[in-house]
Amino acid sequence: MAAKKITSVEVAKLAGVSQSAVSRVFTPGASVSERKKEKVHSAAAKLGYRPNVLARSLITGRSRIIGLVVAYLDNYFYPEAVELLSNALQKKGYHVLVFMASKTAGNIDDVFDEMLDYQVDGVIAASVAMSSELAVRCNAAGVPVVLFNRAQDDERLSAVTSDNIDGGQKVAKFLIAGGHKRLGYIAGWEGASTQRDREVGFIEEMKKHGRSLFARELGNFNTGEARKAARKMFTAKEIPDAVFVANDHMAFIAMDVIRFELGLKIPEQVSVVGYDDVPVASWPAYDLTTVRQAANQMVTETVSLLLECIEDQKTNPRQIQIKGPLIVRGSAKISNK
Amino acid sequence: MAAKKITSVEVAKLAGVSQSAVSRVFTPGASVSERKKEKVHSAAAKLGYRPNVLARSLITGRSRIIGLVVAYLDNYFYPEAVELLSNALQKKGYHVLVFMASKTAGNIDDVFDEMLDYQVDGVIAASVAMSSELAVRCNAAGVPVVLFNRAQDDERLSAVTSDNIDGGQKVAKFLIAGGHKRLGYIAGWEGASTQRDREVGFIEEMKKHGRSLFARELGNFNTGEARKAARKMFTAKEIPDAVFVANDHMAFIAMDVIRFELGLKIPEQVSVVGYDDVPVASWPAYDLTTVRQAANQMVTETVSLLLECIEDQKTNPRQIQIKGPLIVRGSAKISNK
DNA sequence: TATTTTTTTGCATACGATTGCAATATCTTC
DNA sequence: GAAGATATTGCAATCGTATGCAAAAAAATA
Repeated sequence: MAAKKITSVEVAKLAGVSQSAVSRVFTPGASVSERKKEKVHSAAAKLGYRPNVLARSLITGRSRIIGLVVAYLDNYFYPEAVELLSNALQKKGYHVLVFMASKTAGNIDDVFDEMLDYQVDGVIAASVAMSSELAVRCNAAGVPVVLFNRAQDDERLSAVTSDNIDGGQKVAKFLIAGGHKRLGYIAGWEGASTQRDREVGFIEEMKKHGRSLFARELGNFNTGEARKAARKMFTAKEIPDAVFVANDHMAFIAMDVIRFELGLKIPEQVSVVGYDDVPVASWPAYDLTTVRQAANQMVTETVSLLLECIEDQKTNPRQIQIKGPLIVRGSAKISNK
Repeated sequence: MAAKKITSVEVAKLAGVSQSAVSRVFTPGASVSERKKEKVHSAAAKLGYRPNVLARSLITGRSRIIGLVVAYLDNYFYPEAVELLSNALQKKGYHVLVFMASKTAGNIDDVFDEMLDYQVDGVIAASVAMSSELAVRCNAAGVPVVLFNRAQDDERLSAVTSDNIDGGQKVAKFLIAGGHKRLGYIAGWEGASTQRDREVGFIEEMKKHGRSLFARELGNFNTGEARKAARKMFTAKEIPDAVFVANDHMAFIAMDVIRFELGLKIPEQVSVVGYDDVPVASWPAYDLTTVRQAANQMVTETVSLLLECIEDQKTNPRQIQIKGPLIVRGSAKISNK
């Protein structure tokens, strides 16, 4: 039942070579003759031998494990990102060890310590709340980090985000061109750079057109608070005729409030624009106009940046921003008349 | 920059004790005097020492790593499950290493081999396609496996699912009680036990009431095929007045086709019932009547079963089924008149 | 063929922990 | 205070692999 573990020593014995020879056969770039290589390979195949990654990591100092810190998966941008990240790393011979950073599961220190316990080669932080502090500590410990979808002002931290300022600007431009007069904004968690930049871009672009924000509420990237924010904004005496919501998840909630609780028509009475372009945004029930975050491109950049840092420890940190298009759908009207 | 790694030897030196003493302090249940324990702890704290999990695993034979095999995350039941699983295991001192089993990323053998390379202590398979074959191979290798949301007829494999037959029956009972006359079914991938059992329960219960299936299409748990299936079913000469869709994800797609492509009213002309109760199901835009899978309960059972198997290798495999309630919402009418 | 250069090979050690065993220290008990 | 029982401690081996080094083999050169 409990299959015996095959080690390189046994393979060596069967192949009639030394243990080091076996090791070399499985180490790319080591010096072994063709003949030995074949003998070892066939012996290994016969016994079903594969090198023990953990034992190897002990001596090489690399575990080929990447710590992925995630906070909450109810934003549907993350599942997709996790899938793509894991796949991309898998192709490079790395694997993803998941660390949940929920409020319940302890604080940053615990997560950080646990990651180091596993000797992770690098860290990808997609967690809203703790990315900055975590990144600082990882840096201090010499473990490369890339922030995913989360930036810091600190130039020493690598980060991959969409170009959130640009995205915010596109939304403002689009809504103004559509003839909207009273623009509202439902904000995400204010500690997040994504939130801040989206809002900055949105407001700056409005200013260029001599406009200012008509209403603003705080949704905190959170289902319950977003619902309250939408209710407050759209039960006021005068309501916006367009609202930009800081991510799709909250935009869906806002749409539900606007249409089903308050009986307003989208887009006739209110236009709604989101950010992320998660799959649900394209479903007809929402048909949400939104700024696309190119998850696959973000993932590609994240992985290549991280691996570069791992393989060459003196790689300089970089901040990468990826522009995404505004995807125009039915939740916002295009022309006023 | 690259912080030096602290080992137990250095702690021992600082504390003025032997290296084994340090090890014992960090090994629960080992024999150490109070005085030494304190000395070691303070030395360890001063140096920031933590035991290397990988080195430990080499000698103990346990890595405290659980392999999680997932196929596709576009069914929103999985992100939630992954989050809960990871959290629950984290609490028990284990961590989750993710293995994507997408079509692109190679076949079962690759995934299986890679998992063994990392010396995983156990495996949770939530992948539709490969769970059975994978489970057989893990069993042969002596690595405990629990299938999550996926059962096999093979009694030797542990599995945790919702009680899908019961769920199917509940749906039939509910739709019949609601006065529906022409019941349709959109099936999931037929290799999946979840699909099979939901259909079996649904049809058996209908038979008890002297009814039979009015229409059936195959959606394969897949966005594109589900859309086609819905179109076909609801553009026929005579259409069902109620449809049970094998999971929520496909149910949403069916609803979109029914309402927005074909202009039919839900629930007045067609009632729709799904399975899973993912968060989106409760959103007013869908307001989907569905059978709840108690993800947290399923996760609890999965984790405790798996850990039991790991800690006591001669634990017998079990199949656990968890009943879930039918959550009645607005997508299905309750009474015919 | 003899010599030099290059490639292959095995030996032995190291990585950072755990653990059986024997030695030592501490505690009981008389 | 001595003898026996018990609790601590350190030594040394071990887990499975990688790798520097020197010896051996093969290839290249003269």
